[in-house]
Amino acid sequence: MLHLSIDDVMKAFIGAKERLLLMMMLSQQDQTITASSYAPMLSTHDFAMQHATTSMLTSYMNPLFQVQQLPFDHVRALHENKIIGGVDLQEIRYKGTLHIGEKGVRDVERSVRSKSEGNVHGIEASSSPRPRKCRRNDSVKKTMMVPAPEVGNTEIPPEDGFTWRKYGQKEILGSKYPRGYYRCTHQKLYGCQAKKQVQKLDHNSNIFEVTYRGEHTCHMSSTAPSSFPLTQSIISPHLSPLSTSVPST
DNA sequence: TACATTTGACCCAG
DNA sequence: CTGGGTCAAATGTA
Repeated sequence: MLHLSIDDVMKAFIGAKERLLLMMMLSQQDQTITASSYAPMLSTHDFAMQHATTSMLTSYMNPLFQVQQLPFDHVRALHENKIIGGVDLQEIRYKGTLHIGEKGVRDVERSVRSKSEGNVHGIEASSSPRPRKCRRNDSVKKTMMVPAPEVGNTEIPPEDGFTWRKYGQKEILGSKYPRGYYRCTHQKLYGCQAKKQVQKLDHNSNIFEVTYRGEHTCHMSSTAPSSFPLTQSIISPHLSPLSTSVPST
């Protein structure tokens, strides 16, 4: 049995190797066209490649890990058409422009609140408003698709090598799942301004849309996390995390 | 006690 | 005016 299993494993890896080679060739063709291929972290395009490759490799271990298998033809389709999980990634990229004109629940809450503001139980409320903060965000923004962990808690996004502290969660109009807001745990200590937003895709709850903002300035600290993000070190070990990024849209 | 998460309120850019 | 980003008190956890 062991002998047969080893044979199966060998066949699986040989097959995977051949497919990887083919995909690398396809990828090289594409790189001449797509500048985003050089982004250090997973762009939507790279994600399709990465996810497809991972799925293909891990699919041979289905009995162990129950990983969803993607047929090779579909993998090609993913690569050429940027479709994943039946969802057009290019459409996802611009989904923020949808759902205009819907009225949120907050309006009602606000109108109720504004009527009672300044007078709480007959006593005048404090007249010292919060200091106004400039919220204009010129920091670079980078969005990527991250598959949810195949095992364990799929409600939380996979580890990226940094420690994050959640500071908010919000229902987003037209989105099925709430968006979580995280900032670097070391913000207080080292003034690290890195932030990220995590939200499940409407059409595929197994994929998180993760948006990174700002850069980690806590690398140099002796107590700050020293390891690079796992995904980063696998995908492009020569580049530092978030060292390059696309301008915010 | 210290740190993380939750969640309603606050604030602001578009 | 509105939706989304952030704040901060309350609460949870180790």
